[in-house]
Amino acid sequence: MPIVSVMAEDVFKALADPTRRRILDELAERDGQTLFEICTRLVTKHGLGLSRQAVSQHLAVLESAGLVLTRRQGRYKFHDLNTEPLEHIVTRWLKPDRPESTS
Amino acid sequence: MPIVSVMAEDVFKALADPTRRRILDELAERDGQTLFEICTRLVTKHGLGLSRQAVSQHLAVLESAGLVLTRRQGRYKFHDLNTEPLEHIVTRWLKPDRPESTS
DNA sequence: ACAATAGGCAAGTGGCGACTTGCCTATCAA
DNA sequence: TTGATAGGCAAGTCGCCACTTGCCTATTGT
Repeated sequence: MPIVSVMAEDVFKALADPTRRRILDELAERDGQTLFEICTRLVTKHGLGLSRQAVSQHLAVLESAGLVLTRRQGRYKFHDLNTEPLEHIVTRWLKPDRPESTS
Repeated sequence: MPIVSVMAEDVFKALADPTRRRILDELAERDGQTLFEICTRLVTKHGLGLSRQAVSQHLAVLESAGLVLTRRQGRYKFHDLNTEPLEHIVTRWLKPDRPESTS
């Protein structure tokens, strides 16, 4: 398990929003994008009309859920997808043993 | 795929609520429970204070998401867990091929 | 230094979702 | 038939969440 134990609550809430899932799709397709890159790609490719701050807040939610890792470099902040939290949340109901109810 | 194609949107939204995840835990532990059984178990075992209608509405959300299947028998309505929708939603980011963005 | 770029912070707004309340229908036992 | 049990329907309340708006800091190029 990771050092900062991310609650399953945060992961599920992060995945609840369709825009955040789009962002994960974008990062799955191309890792290491900046905020502005993600922003323009969401608008052009997916036709979503949202501001830069909206995407920034979505990224903050994804980061606190452990689904996105960030690395600063100068004035740029690159975002990487981290699928590790995804592998634990669903197996909770798929395998019949240990109903330990994490959240 | 199921006949009534359940949107991934519904599955994610259904999983966003902690009470609904508790209900899935309950059904994973014992299938075929009625509304009142689930209600009393949530109150006694998990200490949740919620009304019968609240649980009923949660079950409706889970059912429309395809995560819970129901069968009527007289005045009873039994609820069964269906993990089938869970197996598709996460693999969307786990495997790198086909970023077809279902929702 | 100055402007442009990349990003952050914080208050405010609107809408949706969780929950309650009240009443209604249906099935079963006496 | 009467009462009890199991569940459904609909309106209303309240809080949270997504999004905007405005302003601020930091880094880079000229």
